[in-house]
Amino acid sequence: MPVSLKDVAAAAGVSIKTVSNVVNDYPFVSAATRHRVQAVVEQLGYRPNVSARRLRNGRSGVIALSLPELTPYFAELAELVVAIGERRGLTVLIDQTGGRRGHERLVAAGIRANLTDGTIASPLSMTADDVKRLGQTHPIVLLGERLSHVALDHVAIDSVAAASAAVEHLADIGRRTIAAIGTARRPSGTVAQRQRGYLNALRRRGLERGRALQGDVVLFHRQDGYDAMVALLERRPDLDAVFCFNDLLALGALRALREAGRRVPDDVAVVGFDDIEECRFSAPPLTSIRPDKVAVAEHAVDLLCRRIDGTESGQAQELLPPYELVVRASTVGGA
Amino acid sequence: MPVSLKDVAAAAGVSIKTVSNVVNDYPFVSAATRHRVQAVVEQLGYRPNVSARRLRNGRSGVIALSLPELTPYFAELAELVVAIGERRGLTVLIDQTGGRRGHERLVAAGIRANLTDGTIASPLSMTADDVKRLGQTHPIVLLGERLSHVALDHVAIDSVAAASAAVEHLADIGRRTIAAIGTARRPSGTVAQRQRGYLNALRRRGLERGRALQGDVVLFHRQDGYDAMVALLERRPDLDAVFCFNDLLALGALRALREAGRRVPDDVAVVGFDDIEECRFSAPPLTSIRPDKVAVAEHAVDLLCRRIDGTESGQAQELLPPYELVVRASTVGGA
DNA sequence: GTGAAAGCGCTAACAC
DNA sequence: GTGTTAGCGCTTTCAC
Repeated sequence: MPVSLKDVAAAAGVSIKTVSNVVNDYPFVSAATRHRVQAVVEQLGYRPNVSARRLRNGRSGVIALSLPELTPYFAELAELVVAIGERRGLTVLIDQTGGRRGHERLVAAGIRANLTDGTIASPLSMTADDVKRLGQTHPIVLLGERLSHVALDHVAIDSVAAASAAVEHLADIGRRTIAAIGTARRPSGTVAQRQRGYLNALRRRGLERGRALQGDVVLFHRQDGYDAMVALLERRPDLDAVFCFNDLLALGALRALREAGRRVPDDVAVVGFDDIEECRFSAPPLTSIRPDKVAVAEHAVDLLCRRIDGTESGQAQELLPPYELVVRASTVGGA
Repeated sequence: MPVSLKDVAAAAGVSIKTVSNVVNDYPFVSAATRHRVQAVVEQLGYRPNVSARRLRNGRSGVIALSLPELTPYFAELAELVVAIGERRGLTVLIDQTGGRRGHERLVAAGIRANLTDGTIASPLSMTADDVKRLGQTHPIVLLGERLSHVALDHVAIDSVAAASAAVEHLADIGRRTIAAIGTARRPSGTVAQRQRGYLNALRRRGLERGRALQGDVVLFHRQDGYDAMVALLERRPDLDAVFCFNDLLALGALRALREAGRRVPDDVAVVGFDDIEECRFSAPPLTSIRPDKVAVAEHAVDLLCRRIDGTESGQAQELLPPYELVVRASTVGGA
């Protein structure tokens, strides 16, 4: 049923090679032949077989974007990566790993590695070993702070500085008892960096630091933020600000504050992280750290392309796109 | 660099065929040979080449989930499809089409068709012709109401009935002037069905129907819901309820109502559609139609698998998973 | 039980 | 400019 080069060649009365040349925009083909072949290609609805092409020359024109989940931040990023990839003639397929280590490893290593030309991955649950081994034979660009010590290209904003900026904003507007949501007992990766930034800022400003002000979570979802906020209010009813390690946590916290009858920002100011679209529609709109997502996506695609086409083969690169603090009504009154 | 069957065969001192048999769990291999080969496979880190496998026997074990965008509803659905696919040994790759017709068609037809074994698609911008042609050679299951007339398997909830149920709920709680957000001048697909359900319910209840109560939108995003709500309030300040064709529109509408100083649900009751997670965290929490997403995902994967393995080759099937109305504070006071 | 050889659709050399 | 051929890694007859 599917039509191959051979079919086109037969129908057009030329050789397979000629059809291949036309399809691949090879320059040295006479205009007449080119047109005739193109007509047949069109008519028969020929589509090149990507598997065969890749088997033959090791390129499929497809890259994978491997994400633990399709939460808003990743969804927004994915949209950009897809668009940017497309501009470079690449098809971006999203692999939603669900953070399962086994799956992530196996899939990334196996399926992906020889179906795609490279992978942009946010490795929630891959180990350094997994990634390193895979990176030997398959171009990989890492997203985010996890595994930043592995010798592979990666793109991430400076989470320590960004977290500090968020907390300093809270201090600037006069808050003294600033809690955090998203911490962990044994922090690593992103959590460790944001936690460090949070603590650094408190220290610099001479504000209280302590476990009592830290709301530990397991996941970064709305419900976790809600639960953590409820617990914090119980423990420290005197808190007057919360810095949440991502927006979903903050949105959950907002609901908990609303239900507890605390006014935001009058009683408690809230800052999130990621600046997802939802921030502009919450009640109140959420102040947040906005990573330059376009830059993240562009850098990631760029680095990957360079590795794929061999333009770059030197040391692993680390790119730090900028971020900014977007101030909304969850920290400064008004609309 | 990548290790092939041949390498394993050489290292294990057996033929290629034997390695292939072991890898594919072919039963008639002596235990001794099997163990030896497995050890070498492990040691060399052999991964079967999916491209070659697919080229050879037409199967890759990969299916595509083609979605116009990764909005919350699709993201939640994707998560389920990935999980269900995995349980059946399938890798699900998400193709974010951005609703671009050209892209969607080309990609779905070209790349996907011979990289994957089948496609589950929510065809926002594919034409009936595109889909039909593709469906000739490549198993496809359609999601949602668009293109429901095309002779391909599809899965969608009964949007007409669901929309009616939402509106009747509003009537039941005493609302008389019920607007809609998400309508279109020339409705088709999902919009047409929900619009019909909305109007049917109004007619049955003897309530006002008219263009003045219809908030047209272009997209189904928060901002569109916000804009439409602002316009509706301007036009019909007397409205006491709004049925939004999806939750994002409703969340935008909630913000517009908040800014306009209208209390929800006291002044205006709001109902959404899809029951995304965000509904439970908005202010107030949003009453919504909850499609049985698990059933949608399961049916879609199931239908696709049947087409792929040829278990089913008869007429196109239409499956209508159930839905329910989830009542929250945006329609009935309290928490 | 295991090996040898052919071929899936494509492209890169090389001939014509 | 265009045709011929070999082979990417795999599975699948068919011998052994």
